[in-house]
Amino acid sequence: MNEVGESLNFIEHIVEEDLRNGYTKAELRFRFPPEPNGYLHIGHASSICLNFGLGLRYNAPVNLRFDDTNPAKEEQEYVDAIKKDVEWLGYTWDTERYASDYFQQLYDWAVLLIKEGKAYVDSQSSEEMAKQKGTPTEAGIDSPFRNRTVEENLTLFEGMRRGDYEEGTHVLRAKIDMKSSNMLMRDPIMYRVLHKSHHRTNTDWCIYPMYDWTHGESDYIEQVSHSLCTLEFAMHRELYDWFLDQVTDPKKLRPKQREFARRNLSHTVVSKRKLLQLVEQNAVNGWDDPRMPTISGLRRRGFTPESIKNFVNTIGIAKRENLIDVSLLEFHAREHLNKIAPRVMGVLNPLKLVILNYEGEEEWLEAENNPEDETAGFRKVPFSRELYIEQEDFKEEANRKFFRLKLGGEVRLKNGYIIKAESCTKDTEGNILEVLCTYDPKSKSGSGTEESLRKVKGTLHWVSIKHAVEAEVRLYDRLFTDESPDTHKDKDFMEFINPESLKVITGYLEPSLKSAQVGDRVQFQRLGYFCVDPDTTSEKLVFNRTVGLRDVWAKIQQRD
RNA sequence: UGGCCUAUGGUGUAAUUGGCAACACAGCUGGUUUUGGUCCAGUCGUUCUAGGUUCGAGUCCUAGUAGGCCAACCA
Repeated sequence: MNEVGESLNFIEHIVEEDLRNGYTKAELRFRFPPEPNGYLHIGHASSICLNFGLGLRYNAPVNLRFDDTNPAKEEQEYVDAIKKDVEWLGYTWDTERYASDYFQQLYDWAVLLIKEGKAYVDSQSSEEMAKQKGTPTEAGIDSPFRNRTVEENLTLFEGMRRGDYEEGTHVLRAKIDMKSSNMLMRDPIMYRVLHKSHHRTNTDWCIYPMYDWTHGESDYIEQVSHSLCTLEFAMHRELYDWFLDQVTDPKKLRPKQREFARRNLSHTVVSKRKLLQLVEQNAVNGWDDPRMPTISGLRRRGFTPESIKNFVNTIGIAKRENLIDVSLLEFHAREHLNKIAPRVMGVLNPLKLVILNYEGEEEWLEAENNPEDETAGFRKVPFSRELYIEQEDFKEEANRKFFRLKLGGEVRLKNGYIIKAESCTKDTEGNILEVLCTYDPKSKSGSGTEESLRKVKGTLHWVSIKHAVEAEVRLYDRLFTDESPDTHKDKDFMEFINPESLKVITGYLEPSLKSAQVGDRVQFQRLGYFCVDPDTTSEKLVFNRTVGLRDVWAKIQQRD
């Protein structure tokens, strides 16, 4: 960790305290328990890093456990995607588990509870039961079926399991306390009838256990020491403990549930349900759309696992409400990409520039691949009489703050020569068509001549027109215009979708990029970090902009 | 007319468990630079309120205020 002296988050403090109070290190065990009903997002990354980070810290095993108790929503596709994402982040689970592995054990325990008079079959509609449940401020009332005999309950539950009953006719309920101030303790449902095929158990079962009944018992079966979940489960802890009380052997380790606040990221939503809605309503092009805050979306966007983990570690873990600015995530992307991304030149908004006094056909200039990495080496880039520069890099007239090219002014072409703008041509509407300039042949970069050492304020990137490689470039902006789109009581989050979150343009790139492979990450100098999208084919290169460079000039312009 | 949780700079998280409120990001100034990038230096600014305990309170107690969560055969 850090040399200065590490600071622990509150979960780590709890573990340290448990270690002082009798837990042995060998007893420590954690789990990451996703439901396979959607793709993992940046919020899950926090949970993954927390649990697997604890595993690394204490050299303790961490299970990957799929919480697959609801066959109506869960699919193998999601299981595969989740495993891929966890692996991509760089973590290794001890064993791969499924709550469905425990269906028989759970059933046996449920029978035990019935025999002890602690569970009963209720045969009312969900509406009737909801009515009896009361409200947070009013006690509930007992179900008319609450006092069925053990034999009757056993017979009915066995029938439920056999498939004798239709969905919605019977449920198994824990007999706890309809007057509890905790709504979850008012005889919660343990099993419901569901005649649906399960992605792993197929049609073996037609009753499925509910989350509360399943989760703590699964932790107990796996001997998980610390079961960490988000704050909305805090009220479930009492029930988690109640269910555990019914089955635990005091000689075995008893799991402990603790809750932390989920991380909210600005300008997006971090909820599987809402992300699914974006996918289903085609607001984005799938779960791995680079605008999505999913792990797969961030991967496709060009984020590195390191940048995500660094982000997660700096935002930490706590119990209070939070809204983390997405710019912090972008900072970590830049920080890592700055070290590893080769520099290349590409022009996204081309303006033709002609060097009037350039006599040669072409020449190949030496260019440094990465000034942050001495081992990155050099490459050659072609230079010729006609180049593209960015439209924003030329103005006929501009004040002293503008370091770029203006008529009569000089700039250096990166890795090339110092040029001077002499004139420009325009169409009938006044749009600039091309810039005509002259160059100083003695000013070639790296030549060591007096002229080459001259300081000019501006340096522009460029690309030789006849050598340029065309590519589709996808520029992304925030998916939502509001920093917290799903917290408005009077407005749906879909109303805040940014209509300009994706802009597709054609870029003109230096020819070395012809051989770029899917997933390659580069810095287009002075523009940002880009990566090669999987849509790339042998005929067409496709780049995603991961994140732009920090842009002081944009800020200066904004102020004016 | 309930229960549970939370409150530290603009944002996020710390504070050796009662002992000088710190780190990162963002902002602002300046320096270096063949990327208006990177890097370097400097700077701004914080314990929700009111009482109490204490030599000493961000930390403990009481009350208040504000925010979040709790009534799916979802997880």
